[in-house]
Amino acid sequence: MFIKLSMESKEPLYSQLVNQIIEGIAQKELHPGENLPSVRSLAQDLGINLHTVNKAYKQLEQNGFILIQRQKGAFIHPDGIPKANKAYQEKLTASLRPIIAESICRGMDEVSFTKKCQEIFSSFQKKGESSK
Amino acid sequence: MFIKLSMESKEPLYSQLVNQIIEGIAQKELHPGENLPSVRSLAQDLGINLHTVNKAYKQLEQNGFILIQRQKGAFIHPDGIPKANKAYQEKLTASLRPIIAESICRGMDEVSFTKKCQEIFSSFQKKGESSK
DNA sequence: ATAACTGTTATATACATTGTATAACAGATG
DNA sequence: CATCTGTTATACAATGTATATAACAGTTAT
Repeated sequence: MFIKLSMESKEPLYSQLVNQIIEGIAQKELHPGENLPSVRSLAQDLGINLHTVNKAYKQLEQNGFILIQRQKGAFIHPDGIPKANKAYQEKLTASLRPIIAESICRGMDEVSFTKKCQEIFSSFQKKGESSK
Repeated sequence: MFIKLSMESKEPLYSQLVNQIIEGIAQKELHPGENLPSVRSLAQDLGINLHTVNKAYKQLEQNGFILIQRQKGAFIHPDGIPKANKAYQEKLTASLRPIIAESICRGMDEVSFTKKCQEIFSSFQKKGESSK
């Protein structure tokens, strides 16, 4: 598995897990329908409690990233991740606002900020994903 | 004062305070050298505890946004906010990565993401701040 | 001087979040 | 039948958030 947790980070373990799985999907290392490790095995691999993994899975399920079936385990959502809707757009704006505010305070302009975003976007396209 | 706190939000009160003051600086409603309310008066205005305000002020001071003088109170940093340095760039990348990852999962591309950022940037330029 | 105002420090308390530890349950699969 | 799923239920400890009081130490205004 490609997941690495930091015990020193201020970010909660379950949240690190959520983000790394989302990043895995964005990287296309995880594909729709693909099976995820069971809560117990992933917990053991990472050396953490199964409830912590379960909490992360629950949150991923709630947001449509994965599908959990009672006795089969968890899968990346076979139908793909729900597309950006209005509610998500608002959540996105709310999370970007304070970040952009601080950037402005520190003298960054739209250009350099946009450039940084593009760098990060690029880092998620490892494979040859040429636009058609 | 322009600060409005939400008691229902999951974001901690001190964090809401920090972000709104940063946004106030970005909006240029708060200018370098300008005096902020005392911890006690702001706490009373907002109906919260003075320690909560103090915690926000401390965090703002730590990040160079304000200056606290022992018996005079708090001011927006007279020398301006410290410009984006390498450490900040890394912090910025770390905070943008999970946001952008989710955007990609939800089918947003660089163009629409950039557009959203520009919208937010624009919302911080209320006054006639034409670039020279 | 005195009173009123600063931030600061110190306790104490209450509550929620995070994370762990165990245990048991219920359904599916081998 | 044993084993593997997720699920649920407790209990516990540590930490973070927020409040409530109180006192201290300097500054400023009266």
